[in-house]
Amino acid sequence: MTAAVRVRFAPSPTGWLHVGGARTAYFNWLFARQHSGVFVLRIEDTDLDRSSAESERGVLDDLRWLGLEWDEGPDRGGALGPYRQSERLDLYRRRATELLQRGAAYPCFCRDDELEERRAAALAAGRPPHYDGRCRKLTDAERDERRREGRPESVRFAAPPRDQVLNDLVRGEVTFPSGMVGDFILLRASGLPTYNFACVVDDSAMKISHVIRAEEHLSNTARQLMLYQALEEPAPEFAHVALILNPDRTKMSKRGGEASVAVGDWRKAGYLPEALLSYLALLGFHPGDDREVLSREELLQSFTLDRVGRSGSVFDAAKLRWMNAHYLHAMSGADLRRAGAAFLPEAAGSVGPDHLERLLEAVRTDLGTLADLPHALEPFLAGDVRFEPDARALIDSESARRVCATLSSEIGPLDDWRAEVFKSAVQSVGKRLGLKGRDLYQPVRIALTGRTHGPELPIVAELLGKNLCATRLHLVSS
RNA sequence: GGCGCUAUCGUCUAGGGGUCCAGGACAGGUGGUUCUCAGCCAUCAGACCGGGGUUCGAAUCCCCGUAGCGCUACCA
Repeated sequence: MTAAVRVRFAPSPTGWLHVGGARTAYFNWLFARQHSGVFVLRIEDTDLDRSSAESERGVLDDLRWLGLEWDEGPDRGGALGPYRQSERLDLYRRRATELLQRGAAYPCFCRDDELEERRAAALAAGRPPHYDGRCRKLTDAERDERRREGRPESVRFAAPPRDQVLNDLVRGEVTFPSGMVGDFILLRASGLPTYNFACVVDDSAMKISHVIRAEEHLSNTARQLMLYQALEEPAPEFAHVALILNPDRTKMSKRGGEASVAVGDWRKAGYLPEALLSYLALLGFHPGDDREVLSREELLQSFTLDRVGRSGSVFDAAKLRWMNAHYLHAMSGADLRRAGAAFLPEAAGSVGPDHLERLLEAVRTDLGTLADLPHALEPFLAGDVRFEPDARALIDSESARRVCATLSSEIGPLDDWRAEVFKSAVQSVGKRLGLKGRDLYQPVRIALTGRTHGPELPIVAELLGKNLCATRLHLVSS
């Protein structure tokens, strides 16, 4: 039988959740759910300077907002915790000691400035800027001497001269020639582990079966493979997903792109979590048919790692917006009211929930994001209406006055109108006034909405029936 | 510099030797929806990085270039 599937998402809390991270988390989540596996959330906070509790909260918040629940994590525990690397320091120390005793690692006493200098020299001489290994062959006496000198002491891995072959689930067989990696640090002088070491120790301690992560870690995998061997632990399967790119095709970051990299920014801008996730999933994954939008349920059906692309993808904010609008346009009034609660204008509170929901359904096709709500709703809520210049001019026109005056006088009997009835009524008004086409409809639209465009006719008819637009019409016709 | 990964319309991508004078989506153009914006519908335009092979036949396989990116940290 195949071993239990356990995957993890391992963000470092050094900022907010990146859209690339969100996609990685989503792929992991999908994979876990598909295989009835466990989705672990692990916080990689070994870089004390850059990590913060606030960032961790932010990342967790964003993940929750996206609806990517994890089964084990810092906030909910689990059998193989703790799930914060800063709380697992003993474990790293223990594993490092093991390696030290076995001769697979050695203490290193080189100082930062010395390393920097030698690295620069190596580069200048056209050699790989790897550690030169000078502390590797130190005798015990020499080590003690350096300790007496008070030099910083770190633990360095003695990289074996062996090729590493990775069978990546998305990229296929990848070979890393020996000599590509130098002896790298396992434990810093501060006692804190470095990424590659902590990652391997944790992934094996947490019994991770599949590591699904971004491609930037592909080369790191060579180091990690060595570590698994040295630690005598089985290596998990790996799947490296291509990066999300700026328009200039560099790795997506704050600099270099106009689109935001932070999930929280999209949230604040009125994007729906399901829209963001749908967009992100199809950035790199293709279902194999012509579907262009896949819900979480559909993805659960069709997602597979072998249909994840190998080349990077440029993040296209326009398409995300389209995706968001696509979801918005299909939402029920009730769902819109819930999702858009934070964006609703104050005046929406005075309308009553049922009515508000109908209004929301009426204007939903006007929405690109939830942030468009106030503007879309404005004409239907009490208060001043600001007419756009074009609208103003039309309202002031003679034909507008005539149409509106006539319609306004007929508001009473409009009670049960539906769309078709409304249309024919407007037409009959037009006929009576000798107006048609643009001359007729433009004034009507503007009268009803205060803008040069408005909601769908059906709801307008309903609203007219409720006299909701009476004031507006009156305002215009008087 | 070294190593690795990648390379189809502006963007996301389909394509895994012939069914491809390359399909879909976003963005763009045009038209329709009794006017306009949005929406919706229709429609147009738009690509196989270059060069060599292999093959009767290559976007698809191989090699070499080139380009981009990633890693090469006591960042992750």
